Amino acid sequence: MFALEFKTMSNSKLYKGSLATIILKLLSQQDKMYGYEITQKVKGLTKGELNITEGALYPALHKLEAEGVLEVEVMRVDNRLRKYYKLTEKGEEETVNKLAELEEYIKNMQVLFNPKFVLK
Amino acid sequence: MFALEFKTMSNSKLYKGSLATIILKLLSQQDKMYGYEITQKVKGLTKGELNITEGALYPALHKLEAEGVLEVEVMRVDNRLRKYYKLTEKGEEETVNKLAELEEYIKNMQVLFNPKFVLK
DNA sequence: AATAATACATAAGATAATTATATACATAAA
DNA sequence: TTTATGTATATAATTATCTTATGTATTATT
Repeated sequence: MFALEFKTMSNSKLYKGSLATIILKLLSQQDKMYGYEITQKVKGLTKGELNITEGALYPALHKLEAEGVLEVEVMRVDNRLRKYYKLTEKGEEETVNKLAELEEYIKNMQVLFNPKFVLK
Repeated sequence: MFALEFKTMSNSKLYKGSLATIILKLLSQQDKMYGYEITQKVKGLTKGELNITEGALYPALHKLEAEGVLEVEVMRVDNRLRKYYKLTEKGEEETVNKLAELEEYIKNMQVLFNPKFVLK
């Protein structure tokens, strides 16, 4: 009767810089992945709370590739195109940096938000 | 002899959306603060690791004021201008939202980065 | 007298998201 | 069989938020 739309709310916003870090981390534990696979993986792990949009993902992948952080291997599966991305050597170093940065950020947020917390 | 420059590295970048959250949180535990005071507080707590730039801070404060989240009280101290900001009622609600958002974000990052971690 | 610290402000530029739109093939449902 | 959904990539337009640079003005320090 009434066509109600139940949009899955939530969809917490990405914080700046997070996306590249997420991509690198996933690729550091999975050898190679393609774009769509990454969106599904993130969606699955966060129970739908975090949805990577294509408008963010593909430009990010292209940029990381241009920087020499990722390398791409194009494949045709079921007559459909797939671009598998994997970390280069430089990408592995970059992953370490990005993870350290994120950790530092979270630590800083903790001291700011938890008065008892002390930076170490 | 040689004039070496020791720039304090670090200065971890702000993640998008963090600044408003930081401002609100600080004001929720301090009643009222002025801009410069906020920058010094953040710098102090994070031991210089996080530096809020004025170019980010003042526009953010003005925006929060325009949204009715903060209210301002101008004072003159030592013949110098000071603008004290404090949370409005709406601002207190907004603080709760922002903090929940941040917590959700961190939780999502944990499931993504720590395979053992489970969303709850 | 010059520099640093305090205190505000804004403009220009960079970056990285969102939203919207597009193509194309495969599969499931009406 | 046509339509909608899922798989898979891409880009343009817009918005948001940051950095960097610059500016004003007073007070404190060297």
